[in-house]
Amino acid sequence: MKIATWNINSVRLRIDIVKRFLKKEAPDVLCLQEIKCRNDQFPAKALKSAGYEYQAVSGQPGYHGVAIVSRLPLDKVDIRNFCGKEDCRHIAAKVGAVTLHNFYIPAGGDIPDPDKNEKFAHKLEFLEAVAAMFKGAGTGARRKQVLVGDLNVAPREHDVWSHKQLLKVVSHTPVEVELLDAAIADGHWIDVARELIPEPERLYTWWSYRARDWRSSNRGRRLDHIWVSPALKKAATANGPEAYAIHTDCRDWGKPSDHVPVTLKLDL
DNA sequence: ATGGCCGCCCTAGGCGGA
Repeated sequence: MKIATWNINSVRLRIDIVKRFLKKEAPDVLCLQEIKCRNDQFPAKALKSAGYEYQAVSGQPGYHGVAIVSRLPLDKVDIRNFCGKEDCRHIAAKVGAVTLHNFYIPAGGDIPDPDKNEKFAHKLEFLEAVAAMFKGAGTGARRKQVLVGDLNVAPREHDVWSHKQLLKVVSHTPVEVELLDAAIADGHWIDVARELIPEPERLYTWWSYRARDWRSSNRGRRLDHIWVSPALKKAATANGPEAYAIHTDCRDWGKPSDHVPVTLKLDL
């Protein structure tokens, strides 16, 4: 089973490059974040005619929003709210034997201080809630679970273009990294990218729109993640690093998202 | 040198992104 995750930054605006990606990479399942539309505005027909007949969408006007589209049937669609907000940041579904959680974690604003910036406080609270959700009963047993999405944290030194310069920049601050690591540890998750491609190799999935030339300046961050439960570790890693891919070429496709898609082949 | 940008929405500047 091939799984893809992509923060698309408006699925309506970018439906053509979504179709191009699906044709090129042919994932079985695609998890989208920041669809930025209501459920009734989601390009369901276009995706269906591209072969992705099964769809689960949690959208709202303008902001955030997540979706799962699949060539295989989706079962047990589950939409959860976090931090007392109905802001469309999670959707889960079962694909075959695999339960797939798709997250869009809050970006957190500019100031990395929860007392001065309520967006940052929200982000920290959200990360704690994700850890709590999977603690113990979650991935500890034999359950085949995958967690993907734009987690808005680049945890490792080589997940950012400059560890030193980003230590006080939201997405790479120690407090966020600690909470993300706690979520991984509590849920017994495996961060597949780093399992297959250890540091010091640099891995980025996002490049700012503000760079004149994103490729030459290459000030990226690894914000998009694929985690698997222990029951899927072998399926994710048995075929080596080729199973995992960051599709950097998509950053240059017409009117690109600032995130690129990431894929993982599970050998089930 | 992080900001030189982007997309959304009660179409225009404010908000959110990261």
